[in-house]
Amino acid sequence: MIAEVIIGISHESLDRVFHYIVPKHMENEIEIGLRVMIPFGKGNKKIEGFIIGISNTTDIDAHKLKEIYAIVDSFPLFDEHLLELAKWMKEYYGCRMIDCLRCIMPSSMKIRSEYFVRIAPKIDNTDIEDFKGRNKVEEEIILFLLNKQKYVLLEDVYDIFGKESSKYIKKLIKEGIIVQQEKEDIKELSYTIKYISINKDLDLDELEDIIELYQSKKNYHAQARILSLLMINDWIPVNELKKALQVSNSSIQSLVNKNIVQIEEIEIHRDPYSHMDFKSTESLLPTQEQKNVIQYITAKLEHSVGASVLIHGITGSGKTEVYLQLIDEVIKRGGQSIVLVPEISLTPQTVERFKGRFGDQVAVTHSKLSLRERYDQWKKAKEGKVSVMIGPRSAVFTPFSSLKLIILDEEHENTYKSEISPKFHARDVARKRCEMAGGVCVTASATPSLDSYFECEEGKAELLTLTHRANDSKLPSVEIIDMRKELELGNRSIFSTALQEEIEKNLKNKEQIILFLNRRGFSNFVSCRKCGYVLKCKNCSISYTYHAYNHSIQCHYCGDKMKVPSVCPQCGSSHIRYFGVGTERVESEVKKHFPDARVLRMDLDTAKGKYGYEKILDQFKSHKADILIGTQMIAKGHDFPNVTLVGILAADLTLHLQDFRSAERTFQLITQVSGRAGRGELPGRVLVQTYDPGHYSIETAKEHDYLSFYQKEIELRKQLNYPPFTHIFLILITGTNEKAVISNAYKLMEIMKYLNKKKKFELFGPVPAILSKIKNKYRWRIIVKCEDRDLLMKYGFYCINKFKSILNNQEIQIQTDIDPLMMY
DNA sequence: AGCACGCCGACT
DNA sequence: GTCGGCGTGCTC
Repeated sequence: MIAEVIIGISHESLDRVFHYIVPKHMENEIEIGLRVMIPFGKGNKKIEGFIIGISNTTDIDAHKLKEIYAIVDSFPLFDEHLLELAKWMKEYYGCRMIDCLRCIMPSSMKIRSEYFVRIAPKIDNTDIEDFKGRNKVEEEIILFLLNKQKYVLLEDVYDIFGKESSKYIKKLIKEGIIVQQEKEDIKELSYTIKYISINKDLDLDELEDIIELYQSKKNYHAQARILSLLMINDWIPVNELKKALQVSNSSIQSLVNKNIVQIEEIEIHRDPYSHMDFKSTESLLPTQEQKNVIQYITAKLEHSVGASVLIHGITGSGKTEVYLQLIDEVIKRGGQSIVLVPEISLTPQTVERFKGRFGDQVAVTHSKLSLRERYDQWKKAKEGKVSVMIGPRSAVFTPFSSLKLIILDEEHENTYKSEISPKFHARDVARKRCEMAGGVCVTASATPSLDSYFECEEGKAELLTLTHRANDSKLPSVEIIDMRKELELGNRSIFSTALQEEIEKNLKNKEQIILFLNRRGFSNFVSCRKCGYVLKCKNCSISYTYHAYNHSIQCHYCGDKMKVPSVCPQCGSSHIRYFGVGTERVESEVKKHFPDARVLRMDLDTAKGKYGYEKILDQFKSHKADILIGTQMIAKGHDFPNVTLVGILAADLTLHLQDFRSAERTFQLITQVSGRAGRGELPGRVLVQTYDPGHYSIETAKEHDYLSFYQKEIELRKQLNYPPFTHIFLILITGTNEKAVISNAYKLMEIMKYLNKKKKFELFGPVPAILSKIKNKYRWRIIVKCEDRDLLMKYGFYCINKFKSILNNQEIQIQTDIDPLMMY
């Protein structure tokens, strides 16, 4: 019997099937999705692999074949259906199979082999002289380990001497100066807790006698205390008992040996939300519009055809209620549903609504859960113990066996596209998965992405609309404020006169306010007044952002931090000033202008920690603050009924990025942020401050007119031949040597031009990426456009492979992104 | 990725 | 003449 195995190493040249002999004793156990340990390469190194097929024959020479060492887990990590999805992703995104497999299995599944090294015991300080005259790095490593005199984690050595030191370490191991030990750290998968309890055969009197006896004996006090505690509690986790009573293992063990207590291991599935109470909620009476949508999609569920539906529902139109009732229909039919949400809106409030309606039927994953917790949720889904999974994009791979519905909320969000390989878009994968499983894929947004809306026009998906707010509250009135005029009138503050007045009014009426600015920090660049020098991060091509709270400047890309220099590094003058505005600055301005207002700020800096932003949102929701200042984060589907005023401080920030989607993003942002106003009974007002009041994205957002925006924007995309009328293949060439990056980018372009004689493809570049340097790596990009996605991919990868075969340059790395959302 | 094989420079 | 540098090619 032969197993088809994918090797657990992500490398181009290993991106294919390897065949292994299944030993006789494994033949009954082997199946698709199992993880195995296999010998690989000349040294038969033990590595992990994944079974993706089983057969009886193979074309490979018999003498090359090796046997599988062992099966790692007691159950498969994926089934045939998800395997099919992974295969599709490999083709569709042009990435490696192993990366796709890692997507479809639980994220905790990775064997980490830990290596430890130490100086050979025979060597001591008297030998130091012998190592003089060696390679400098070797000498330093020897000295380092000589000082330690114990096993050190190899990773720690790399942290100090760099990964390049590995060749020296290997050499030293060969010479016997260093010895190495390997510890295979296979993650324990079944999570068990050891519980201790009193032997049921003993009756109470007997037990009391024993305790009394032990209390009187000199060395038995610990055992007596254990038994007293167990008298009150039926069973206690062993580690809690040890902590509570400060007793050692030996006292417990001796009680076990005497058969007075027993220890049982119980496998548990932890529920991260178990400590919370969820009020059960009844379904609301849907509006006529909601009813229509629900009925329409329910009819689709009946036919199980892999339909795709886009719901365009204005902010506050009660999309969540639609989801809840659809899920209810699916549960009634014995099916399962996945709800995808942008990570940021996975707050307890969201979870609450689902948990309240469906109780234990709901599982939730998100990045703040531990690997263990996420694994538990995965297992619950796998075993069919839940019917609904809520999570971010990775939840699209939830191993449900009778999946009927995937809902993608806020489908325009960029977080649905993965930034690492495979650079998949959860929308594409969700559609494909529904197509394969015969389920229905429902995407929804108040501001659908142009791509999705266009697909509806093309007939690839169906469009349903919700045009009324569920509680009949009105959409907020939006006013545009021309900041150029403010400047002419001598108002140099970050608040226009109108906004100041409105804030006053709201504070007086005890209604809440949201101020939105899409930039954190205090000011976004620091520069010298005298010579104009702008302080830039030395690793990235980004100007430093000034943070007032610790008087430092920070790079928002690599996180580099430093104190503000007192003199200009270029001309030595002391006229260093801060320009541009960030949320921190807004906060301090608000405090200056409205000293009595209670202010909260929510951005990456304040929303740190496990429940960082939830805390802030909770405080604001319970009206412990009057004004919430925030970035992107506050734009997502939160519901604050008492907010009646939203101020967008600089609507242009997203408008002038060098990206063809910047108008789309601006429209979405204004609409979404505006949607936070007037969700309760009181009407909402929105003030949009901008230096470009005539721009169509701002004007149409003012009128809440998605359709006009869409028509205008789609016309532009058509003229310029941008998506959705074409596909983009983006190539990013990176490396630490700037010259090598540039020259290789040009060489690649040469090849691409040469192979494009028929002019089927539009080629752009090479040019420096928008972020031309990140973490000391220079970045240049090439863009290829073509209407035919398949052809485009074939061409793109063919050119890259050709380039690599002619010029295999180790100094540069090539990354690709098909249908990118960001232009890099 | 990681390892062995193989071909050229500075040393005993 | 040899030790060891890293270029090249292969891994079921």
